[in-house]
Amino acid sequence: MSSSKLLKGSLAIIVLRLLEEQEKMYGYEITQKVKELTAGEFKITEGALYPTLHKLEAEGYLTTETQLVDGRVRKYYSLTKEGNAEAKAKVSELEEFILSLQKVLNPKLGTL
Amino acid sequence: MSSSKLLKGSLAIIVLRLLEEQEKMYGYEITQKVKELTAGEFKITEGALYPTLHKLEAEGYLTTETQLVDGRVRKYYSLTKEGNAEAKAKVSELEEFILSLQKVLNPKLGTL
DNA sequence: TCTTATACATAAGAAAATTAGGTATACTTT
DNA sequence: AAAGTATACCTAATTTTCTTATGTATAAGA
Repeated sequence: MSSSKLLKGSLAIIVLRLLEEQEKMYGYEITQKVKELTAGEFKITEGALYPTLHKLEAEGYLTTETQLVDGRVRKYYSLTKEGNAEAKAKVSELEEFILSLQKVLNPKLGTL
Repeated sequence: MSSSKLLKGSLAIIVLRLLEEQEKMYGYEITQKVKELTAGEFKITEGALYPTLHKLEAEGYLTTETQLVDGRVRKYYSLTKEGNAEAKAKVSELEEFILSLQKVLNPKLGTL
């Protein structure tokens, strides 16, 4: 992921989150969706995305289904049952993390 | 940093941010301050903190000053002029990053 | 005396990214 | 027709940043 090498484990969480919204997505589609949602601020690099997808699949959170569309291969990913649970868990973990981070970045605001 | 291995380059930014608020801080103090601000959610590990401080110093963003307090050595860090600029830059970069991230995590909210 | 807190530090390893490369098809532009 | 861009997958080397483990040392509390 681009946008100046911030976050670490957030790419996997982003993938899980997108697949919560949309039943099936393929790799390239994910890169485009993220670019669109962030108005070009996040550019998911393939070197980061594909290993992440493979890892999530190996962990049992995603299943794949290959289709041939317009002469090109597409590998669609979907959440498994465990993937669904993992998505919920990881997303709220990240949201809590962001809240804590904001407490450090803006201590004046306190618990707000 | 603990709290489930999220963020990547955020530790350096946290350090810079804290030193914007407080003129001088030493390593151990930083770990305690972060723990306090996040109600124990972030635990800065020494293995992450000290190399980060040394790197920021090597990059010219921090200067040090050693004091002996109660028979123990303390190494105080302060922002240089460049460190001050870097702090501002990195903090807003991180804030923008968080905004983008939230757009992905919660696409329904749009630009809000 | 032993444990905890304070205070610094480094080194080995793991995790996750970047960068760079590779293959291949379809569409658009020159 | 050729060349470039978009689509679509993939891996490998390297870098960055973290965790975990370890080491040194003093002060305070049980």
